[in-house]
Amino acid sequence: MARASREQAEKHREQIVEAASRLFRERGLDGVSVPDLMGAAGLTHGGFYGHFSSKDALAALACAAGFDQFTDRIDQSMARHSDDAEGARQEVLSNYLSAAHRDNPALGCMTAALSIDVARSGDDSAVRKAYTAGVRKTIDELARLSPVRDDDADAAQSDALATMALMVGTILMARATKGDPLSDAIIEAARQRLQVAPASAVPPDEA
Amino acid sequence: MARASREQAEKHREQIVEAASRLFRERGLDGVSVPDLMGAAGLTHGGFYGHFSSKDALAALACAAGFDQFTDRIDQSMARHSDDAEGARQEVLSNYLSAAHRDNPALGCMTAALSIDVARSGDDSAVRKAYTAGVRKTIDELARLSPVRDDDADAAQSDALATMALMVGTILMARATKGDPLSDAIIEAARQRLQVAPASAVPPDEA
DNA sequence: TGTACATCAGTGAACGCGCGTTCACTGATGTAC
DNA sequence: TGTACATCAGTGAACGCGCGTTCACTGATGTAC
Repeated sequence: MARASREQAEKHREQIVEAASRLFRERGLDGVSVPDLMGAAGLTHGGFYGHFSSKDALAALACAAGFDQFTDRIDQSMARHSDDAEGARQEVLSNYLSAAHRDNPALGCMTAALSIDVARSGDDSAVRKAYTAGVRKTIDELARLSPVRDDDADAAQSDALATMALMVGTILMARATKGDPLSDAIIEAARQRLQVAPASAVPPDEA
Repeated sequence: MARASREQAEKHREQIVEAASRLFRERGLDGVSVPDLMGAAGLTHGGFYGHFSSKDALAALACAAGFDQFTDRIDQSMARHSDDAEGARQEVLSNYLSAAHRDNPALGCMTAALSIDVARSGDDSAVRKAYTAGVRKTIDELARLSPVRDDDADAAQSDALATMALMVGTILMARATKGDPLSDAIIEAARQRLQVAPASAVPPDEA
């Protein structure tokens, strides 16, 4: 394959970003090489810099894509429960605080997947900017699900921040202790704390 | 320096574990090289395998040491407030949920520093075992600070698990968004949620 | 206590390896006529 | 529509680099007499 059509090249670019979004969540920013990323679209590594200016630039695109995927899913839950804020909240939290989400980082929460990698990256790296924007967007979505009264936006935001920190910490600790009884216990404790029905009493969406 | 005395060699070993505990928290398991670790004790890299069987073996020792440091600090707080469980709880949480802790990972919580690295490490890596043991130990300490009634050990354990997940998630998100107003907001929201006095109204210990 | 020698903590060069990035090249795609 | 040629998406070898680990060696420490 010496030259692909423009349409085909654009498709390749999308495939790379898509795969990067999954692979980075699964293995971290340093756990995926440029050959890995290109290979996921059936290409060889040399063409990478025709699509992206650097690995960090792709990481930022992949990070943004992952956050979009996640907030889209929240939107879908909200649409499905248009007159029932508590039902939407239950669905979102129940999907998040689950063994399925723990066991599938590739399609899961970007914040849980990359927070440490981003914390260790440079102060003005592209991926850091994308991450911060994504967290802000996610917080705004969660605030709309917040059970605190709608007339107090600050309280809803504060509630969403603390709730998200608990969600993220739960998944991270559950992943790191996977295989030990502690792992399930952490998820169950978080569900209790957030008043989500135990186990999978709510019909599960994917992850 | 061709050969050090046994006493000196033991001191070197301790220095390496000590430094590893700090460096791994600061930069992650893959962010510190064997030359870095030996250099921290004033040595060259070649002698590493005279002290440890592998980098993973050292990571496990360093991880355990970091957890011990952390639970010791909780013990000290409890001793200082021997008749005042709520005072001890306030001190521990206030130190944890702080800008100082966010900005000093090297001396901070091992769980927050290594959870993603451990989640990505092999199922039976030495560092994973040390991590899980450390989390269990930390949970037990936190359960003793729990405000839930003492006659219900399960409730105290569940409370400690959810509280720790919130603490860990808060520090991770605050670190990843450092430099953005969100970072301080996350810490403040977690303090509110856990009913810890805002800012540093409680006299701060180090980190 | 003094001497001879074995031990072994630490050195530094070397190993094979994979990384991110560059670049000369290929040949189908896209375009000008 | 057909031909000639410029463009450029993708290839694969090569770059310099740092990694974890190994190993022959050095020479002070520790020990046996």
